[in-house]
Amino acid sequence: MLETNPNPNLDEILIRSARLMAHRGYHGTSMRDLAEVTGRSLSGLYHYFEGKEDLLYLINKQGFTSLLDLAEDLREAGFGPTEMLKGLISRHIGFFVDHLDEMRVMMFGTLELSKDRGREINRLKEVYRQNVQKIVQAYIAEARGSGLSEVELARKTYLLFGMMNWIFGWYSSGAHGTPEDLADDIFRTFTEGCAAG
Amino acid sequence: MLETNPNPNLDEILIRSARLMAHRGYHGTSMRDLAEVTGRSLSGLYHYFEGKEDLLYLINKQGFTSLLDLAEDLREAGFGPTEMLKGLISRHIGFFVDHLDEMRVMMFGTLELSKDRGREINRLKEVYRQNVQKIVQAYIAEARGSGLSEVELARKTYLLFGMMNWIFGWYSSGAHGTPEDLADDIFRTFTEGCAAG
DNA sequence: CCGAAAACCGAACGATCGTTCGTTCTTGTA
DNA sequence: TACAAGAACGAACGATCGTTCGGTTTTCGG
Repeated sequence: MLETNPNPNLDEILIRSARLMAHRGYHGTSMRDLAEVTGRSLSGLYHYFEGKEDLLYLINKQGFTSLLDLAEDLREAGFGPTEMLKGLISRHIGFFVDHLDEMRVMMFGTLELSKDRGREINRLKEVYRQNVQKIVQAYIAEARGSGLSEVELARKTYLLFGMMNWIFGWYSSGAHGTPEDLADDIFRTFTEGCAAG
Repeated sequence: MLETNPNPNLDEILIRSARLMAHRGYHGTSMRDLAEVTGRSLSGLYHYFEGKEDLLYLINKQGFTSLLDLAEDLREAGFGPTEMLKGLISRHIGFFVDHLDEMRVMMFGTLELSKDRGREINRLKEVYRQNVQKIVQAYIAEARGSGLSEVELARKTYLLFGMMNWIFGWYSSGAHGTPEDLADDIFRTFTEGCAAG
C-alpha cells in the first residue's frame, strides 16, 4: 500500500486540479482554488504535495508517461507501417479526448517547473516525439519508396502533432464526430490529403 | 537609473509585453515586469493603459485584425481555389513567424478578458475561421468534385489550423527551413498527404 | 520665454498569493 | 483501551500582486 499502489486520493486531486488549471492557467489557479475544488482545506493540500509546482509536475509526468506507454504497447503489437501509424493516431486521440484537461495543462509548457523537473518532462516529450517520428518515417518510406531528409521528416511529424494536439481548442464529441471519426480523418488527411474520404 | 526608450510608442510596448507574456503567461507576467521590459516605471505604464487587461486585449485585437486584413486582401486578389488556399497558408505562416510572441499570447485564449472583450475577440477569431473554411470548401469542391458535410468541412478546416498554429511550439527558421518551405509543406500535406513533395 | 498638456515617477494601498505552524480529529493495530 | 501515525484544519506569515494618487519632469506651440 506504500509504493506498489498509487494513492487514489492523489489521483483524484490531480484530475480536479488539472480541470481547473486547464481553464485558468498555472499562475491563474491558486492553492485556495485547488483546495476548494478538491474538497480540502488549504493547509490540508500540503499533506499530499510539497507545493504548487508538485501538482504541475505530477500532471505532466503522469500524462507523458501514459502516452509513452501507449506507444510502447503499440510497438509490441508488431503492426506494419500503415497499421502502426493508424493505431498511433487512434490511441493518441483517444487518450487526448479522455484526458482533455490534463492535456491542456501539458501544452502550456514547462517553464513554471524547476530546471531539473522541466528537463525531465521535456525529455519525456522528446522521446515520445521521436517514437512518433519513427512511425511516420516507416510509413513514408513504404508509401513513397524513398526516404525524406531529416528536416523534412521532422517537419512532417510536427504537422501530424499539430493536427492531433490542436483539438484541445475546438473538439467536442457532440459537434465534431466521435474520437474514432476524428482519428480516421486525421489519418486520411495526413496520408492522402484533405480531399480523401 | 532605468534605461529608457528614446522614442517609445504604444506598439513598442505591446510587442515587448507580448514577448514576456508569451513565455510566462498572462498571470505569470506582472505589471512590474512589463514596466521594466518597456523601460518605464510601474505607474508610468498606466499613462498608456487602463490596466493589465488592456494589454492582453490590444495584443489580441491587433493580431486577429491583421489576420483578417490578410484574408481580405487575398479575397480581392481574385485567385482560383488552389492559389487562394496556397496564398492563405503562405500569408498565415508568414504573419505567424513574424509575430511569434503575439501569436503565442493569442493562443492562450480569452478567459482572462472581460465578458464583452472576450466575446469581441472570439467573434474576430470565428470570422477568420469562417473565411478560411470557405477557401478550404472551394478547394475541396474543385479537387474532389463533390462537397463535404458541414461537420467534415469544419473538421478539415480545424486540421489545417492545427498544422499552421502548432508551429508556435517548435518552429525555428534555422532548424526547420524557411517560412516558405514550411508553408509549401503544409499546403502539400493538406492537399496531397504526407508522401507528397 | 511661457504655460499648459503630456509623460513619467516614487510611494503606498488593499487584496491575494504560496507557504508554514501548532493543533485537533480519525484510524488501525496491539 | 491505549496510542502512534496519518489526515485535516484555522490562523497567520512575508511576499507580491494590480492599482491609485500626488507630485515632478519633459515637450512644444504661442
